[in-house]
Amino acid sequence: MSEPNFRYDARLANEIEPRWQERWAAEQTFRAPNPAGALAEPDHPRAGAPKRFVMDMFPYPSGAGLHVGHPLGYIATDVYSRYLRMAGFNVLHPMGFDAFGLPTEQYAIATGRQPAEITAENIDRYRDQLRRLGMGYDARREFATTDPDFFKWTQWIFLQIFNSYYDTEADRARPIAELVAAFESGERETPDGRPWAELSDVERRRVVDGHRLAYVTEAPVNWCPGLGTVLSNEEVTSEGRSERGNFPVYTRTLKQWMLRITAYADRLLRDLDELDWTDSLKTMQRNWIGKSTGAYADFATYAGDIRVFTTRPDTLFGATYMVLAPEHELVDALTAETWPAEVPGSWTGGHDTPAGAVAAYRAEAAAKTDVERQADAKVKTGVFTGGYATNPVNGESIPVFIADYVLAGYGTGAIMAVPAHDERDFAFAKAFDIPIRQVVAGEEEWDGEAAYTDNVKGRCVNSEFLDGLTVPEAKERIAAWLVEHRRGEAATTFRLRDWLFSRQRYWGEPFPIVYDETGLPVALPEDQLPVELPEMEDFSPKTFDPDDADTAPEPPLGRAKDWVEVELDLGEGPKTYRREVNTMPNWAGSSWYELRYTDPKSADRIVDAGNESYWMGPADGDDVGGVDLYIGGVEHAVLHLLYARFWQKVLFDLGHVSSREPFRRLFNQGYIQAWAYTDERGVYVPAEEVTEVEGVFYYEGEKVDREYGKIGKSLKNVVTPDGVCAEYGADTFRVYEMSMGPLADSKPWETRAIVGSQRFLQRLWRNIVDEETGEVTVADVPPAEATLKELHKTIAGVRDDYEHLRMNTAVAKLITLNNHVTGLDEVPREIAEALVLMVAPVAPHIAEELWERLGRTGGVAYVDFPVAEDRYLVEATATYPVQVNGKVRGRVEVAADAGEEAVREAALADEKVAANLAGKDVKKVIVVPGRMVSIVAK
RNA sequence: GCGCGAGUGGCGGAAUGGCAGACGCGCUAGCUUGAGGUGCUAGUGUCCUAUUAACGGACGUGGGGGUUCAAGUCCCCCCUCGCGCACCA
Repeated sequence: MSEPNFRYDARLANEIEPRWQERWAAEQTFRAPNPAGALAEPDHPRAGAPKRFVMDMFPYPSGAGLHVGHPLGYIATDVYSRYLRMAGFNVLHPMGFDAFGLPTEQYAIATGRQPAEITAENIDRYRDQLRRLGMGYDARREFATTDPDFFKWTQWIFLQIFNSYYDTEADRARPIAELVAAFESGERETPDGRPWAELSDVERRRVVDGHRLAYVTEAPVNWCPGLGTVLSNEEVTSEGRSERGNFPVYTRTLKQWMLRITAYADRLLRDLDELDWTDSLKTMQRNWIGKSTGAYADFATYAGDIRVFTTRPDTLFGATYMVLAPEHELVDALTAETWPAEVPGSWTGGHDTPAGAVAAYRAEAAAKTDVERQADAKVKTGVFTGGYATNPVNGESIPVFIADYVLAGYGTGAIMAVPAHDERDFAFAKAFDIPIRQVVAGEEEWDGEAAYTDNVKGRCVNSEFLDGLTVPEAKERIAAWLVEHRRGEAATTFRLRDWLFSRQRYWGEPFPIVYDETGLPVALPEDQLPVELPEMEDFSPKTFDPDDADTAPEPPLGRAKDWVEVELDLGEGPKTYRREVNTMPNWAGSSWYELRYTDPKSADRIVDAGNESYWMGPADGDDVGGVDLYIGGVEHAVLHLLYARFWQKVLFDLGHVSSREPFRRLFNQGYIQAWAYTDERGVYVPAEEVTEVEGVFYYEGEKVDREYGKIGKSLKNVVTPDGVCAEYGADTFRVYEMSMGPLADSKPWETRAIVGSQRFLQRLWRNIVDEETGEVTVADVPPAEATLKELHKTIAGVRDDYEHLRMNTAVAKLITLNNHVTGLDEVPREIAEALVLMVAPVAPHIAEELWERLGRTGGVAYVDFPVAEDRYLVEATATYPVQVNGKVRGRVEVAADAGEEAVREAALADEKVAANLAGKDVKKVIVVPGRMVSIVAK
């Protein structure tokens, strides 16, 4: 026997859904009107309405397409956006593609095709998949970071950064022309004190270039021979390997573009407080920025001053030795010719001369991988250089060591060691028999078993003029002393480094920079943007043996001779210039794309000011502004979000945007993971074909083991949204993903559970449409009081849930109401319509279809979301559970407006309660109005 | 090691300090059906009592303690898992 013709099943869903998707596209249903420009539309139903800007972290369109884990956040923002639109807001809900990048380039190399071609294909695939899921995007605002119209502005922003410097007085970026003017007028002194006019052209340019927020420098960088490119610190794992590809990474000094993000370190830290982000995310950013306050202090040696950074300048009198990083520049000069008399054996490493010991230790340290270093972290190693330094506060001569527990890249690469009050120094001093001198005392006597690191309760001792001061007082006092004696100053350091901005790749944004005969960079004028990539047959970067550190990057663009050499008139008449052959890193486009959504068609400005401030501007004086809701994965907690915040602040300083922050509110969705199965060899088998019999899993008759992990090809557990849509429909998929649990949680995909969501929609359909005839069966009758109460309770709850992104409980409430309706003899139209509207954000296709079948025209997208009426939310009577000594022993029903006394009487009079109280003394009766009664009896 | 988050039925999960387990999956029984599936109805934390059934009772939110008339929720200690950072001076 066949199914009823009009039953809501996969066949019907797949007939309905594309039809509505076509209509939404044709009518541009989800276009959001701008206040100004090409996308302005004063007659739009939401023109001038309060706005909400809701967006996802846009995807990188890979060749593999989407799996069911990807759209979780997309569906959530779509549901939220659709709800807000029905609730009266003008909602900007866009989507785009982050399309430059390594995987496409590598795939292109492997297949001998052009990256642009592959990118276009992948984007088409992604767009189709998203459309099939019923996403309500404003398609007019879609772009890819690879579009010349888009990267023109990425390059433009680079020029803004290049043409700016950081004014530390004003604490903001300013145009570089203002710096030049300051030099010209003499308001600002040149580095060597000569008048500006006496500097040569090249000298002036070097001075100015040294202040730019984008600058070229010889810097130690992370060189990855296996990838053929350099990487930013953020792209290197703590094991010292590349995040992508897991190749070894080496430190090499190379000429590279850097962006001066460190100038913004304090503001990036400070403004975190104003953001509606999770604490864990803020903590990750704070850790990354890594602010420490303390002081620099200079220790004199015969090789020159050694400057150290310390967060505990109050312990300066307790310094009993110093340590330099093995790579520190003064090590060679400081290393003595011979060991001093009576040097302990442990200090020499068994070598005859300090030079021998230092060389051996350096070789040993260099040979260690970072993993080994970490493993050895507890055992302190090092050797004595034979040199001594003078403690500035007391003139004491202390030995100088090199040890790998001091890192070259942090602070000054040198420390004063205070073993009494620093755990690491303590361990080192114990290992090398170095004196330990207490200079801070707590209330109890120090046992000397471990470093005393309390920096709040302690007071200084054995510290001459600091004695008796608290730690904070001493820090202040010593900083003043150091300044007075020209031996240092208070200082703040950051772990954050400048952003390494160049990559030796093909598939990225070219720099809008050329070099003239001096070898110095020259910015291209804006009217020459965009600088497009040359077409190249062979664009593969030169990669090397991953383990060969003695190699250097060779950017593929360097081979495009015709492109590199270019004749231009940049104001000095036609001249030949060489183009910059590096490209920008992946992160460039995603560092500002949210701005472009607000005004994607703007041709002569990055965005129109009115459009930008309407969608992203601060709500009031203190507000940092930004996107109202941004959803994406935690994996971007540091990189992308820090870079985007940095660019936003530069553009803010230069007056191009009105908000200080790009993302006012940010939410990390969890991951959808899935079961994977391995056979007895440990090889993954296709998860789809595994069957379960009484808790045991089989593949082709053989027992297999189950494990839990990320969805992906390697675990052979990919489920695609296309497949789920074909089998159940997009609405069912959306409902299922939203009802799996809280958005922030990670959860397992369970294909067999989808049917529950299907049944819900099917029952909804059946409540309105006859499955056999397709007739609408709702009745034009007033709903019963009980049904109205159920309805309005649901409305209130669902609204609240949608607003707080609790789609899972919203769906549960809708199911409950629907199940209530299922039990009615006839379904009142009023109830049916409200139900359809409330379901619309999460299951938009079926809602549109039912809405139309109910005789309504114009679609549901802009229909007012139902509003709960208070009169249905109050009950005439209230049922109070009655507890006796903490256990519910009965319940009483009283009038809702009954006074506490009446409730109390009723509770005590209840048969079961009375039975329980028999033989007991009632000590206390607590009536919680509207909640319950609690009786204490003995 | 430090920091953050989380532990609730067979499973995913729900619960402004106020009736733990909403909703869904699965499972059980029945109806529908040629069979299977779909669909529909009812039941489903554990244990005890009881047995014709009901009613009733005890226990129960990782473990232990505490605050409270009342704790999954608040406080302290411990265990486990996940994530982040990891010699940052």
